[in-house]
Amino acid sequence: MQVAIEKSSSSAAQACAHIKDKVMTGAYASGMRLTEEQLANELGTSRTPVREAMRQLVAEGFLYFKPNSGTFVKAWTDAEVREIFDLRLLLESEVAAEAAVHIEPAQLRELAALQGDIESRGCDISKANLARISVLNRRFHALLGAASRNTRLVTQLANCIEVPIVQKTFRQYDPQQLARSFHHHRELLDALASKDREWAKCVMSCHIRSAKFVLLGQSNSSQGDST
Amino acid sequence: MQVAIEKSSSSAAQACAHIKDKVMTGAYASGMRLTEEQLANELGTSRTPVREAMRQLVAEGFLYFKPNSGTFVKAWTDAEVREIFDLRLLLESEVAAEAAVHIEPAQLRELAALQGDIESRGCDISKANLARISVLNRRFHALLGAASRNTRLVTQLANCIEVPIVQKTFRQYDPQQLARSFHHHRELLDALASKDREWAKCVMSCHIRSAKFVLLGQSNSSQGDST
DNA sequence: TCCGATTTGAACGTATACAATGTTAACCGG
DNA sequence: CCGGTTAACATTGTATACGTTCAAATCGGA
Repeated sequence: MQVAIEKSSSSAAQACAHIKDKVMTGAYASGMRLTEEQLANELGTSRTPVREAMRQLVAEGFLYFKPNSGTFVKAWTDAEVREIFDLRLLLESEVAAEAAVHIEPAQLRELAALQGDIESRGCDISKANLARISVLNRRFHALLGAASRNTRLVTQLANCIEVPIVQKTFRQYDPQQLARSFHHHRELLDALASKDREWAKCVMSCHIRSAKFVLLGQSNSSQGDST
Repeated sequence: MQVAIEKSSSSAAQACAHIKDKVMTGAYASGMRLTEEQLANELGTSRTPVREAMRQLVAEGFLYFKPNSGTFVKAWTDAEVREIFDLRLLLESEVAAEAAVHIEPAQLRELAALQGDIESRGCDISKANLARISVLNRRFHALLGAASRNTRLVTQLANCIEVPIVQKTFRQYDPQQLARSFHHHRELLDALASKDREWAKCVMSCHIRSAKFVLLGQSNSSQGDST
């Protein structure tokens, strides 16, 4: 969960970032076994900091750990992905709602500017542009979190969306879905501007359900609906 | 977060349990500095497993860690406690709602039996009875989580309620508030039996808001209301 | 040929030693 | 007497060595 940590740039922190990156980009395949010694060699350190990094990433949900056996890259079942999206739905809708109540004009302007950037290349779904948008999009949601003024809520939410699966969403967008994403963000800006809690919540709910649909297709309704 | 861990009874796991217990019971005061060597002596092990346990507990939110400086028992501000309750409200209401949809007759009977146990000594607010109820109450909510059939949701919820603060709630109950708690549980059972998603959600919402009121008093409405 | 016990090795779990860093307190200069 | 600098100490950060456990491969017997 990485709450209340202030890691600077120790070997352990570097190892942590390294592994996380490799998992995110898919260099370490899902389910792959990671040995401490192998990573230690790769990073030019001893096993100790690597071990610490691995335990950290286990706690964050990136890796799976089996005592006396090994650490593996977490493999996600469809059911788990659905659960993650359900959770994200619950949390991020609330973030949007809180943001609507607490957002300040400056933050709203910043969000609008950011959205301008995001849309600057239109519905270009080239790999490069999607990667660019992915970064900006994360920033958009991060700003929204800041505006909500609920640290803990945002932290918990981060546990869901920092997971590899979610990052892959954009790669699967077609122009129409990308346009819908833009539309959602724009509508959210209006909802925030009018400080309409419920509107913001609904827009965000749609936004995430839509993303879930793209990733999981029709098998969308895992369980009951929420919110 | 402790997702996907299967620690058996290694030194590190023992250290983890030891520290957690000491923090829960208040033996390690809030804000107190914990040194690795001191704990290692206390447990009769080396620093290595202690260090691992500490990092684990930092991830779970029990401890606060400052690089190259030390690890401290996490101190909670009122604002943070409010945030935790807001989050618990969001998550546990959803758990109740999901449980209403998915619960099976056997689980419902088990819950009812458990509630019978909880109430067996009536509204006796002696320390011993409150401690007993506290344990059974946790079991009640755990069963509810199992019935919800959403592992991830339950895991995230555990991050909130496993925190020391929440465990102190019962100590502050008076007979009337205890009776209300019983009433909530009973009403929840009926809501679950009738598979009424919204009813279950509302009851749980009330249940937690009530607990929050006991712990924080009038300064209840931290931010907007949720759900 | 197949099953199971044994063996062997690779990886984790823990202990200990040393290096690096932050903190604290003493000392010096103003 | 006070503030700043420095040096010593305490504590964390990392490396390495050894013990332990699990898993897979091999060998023997049915």
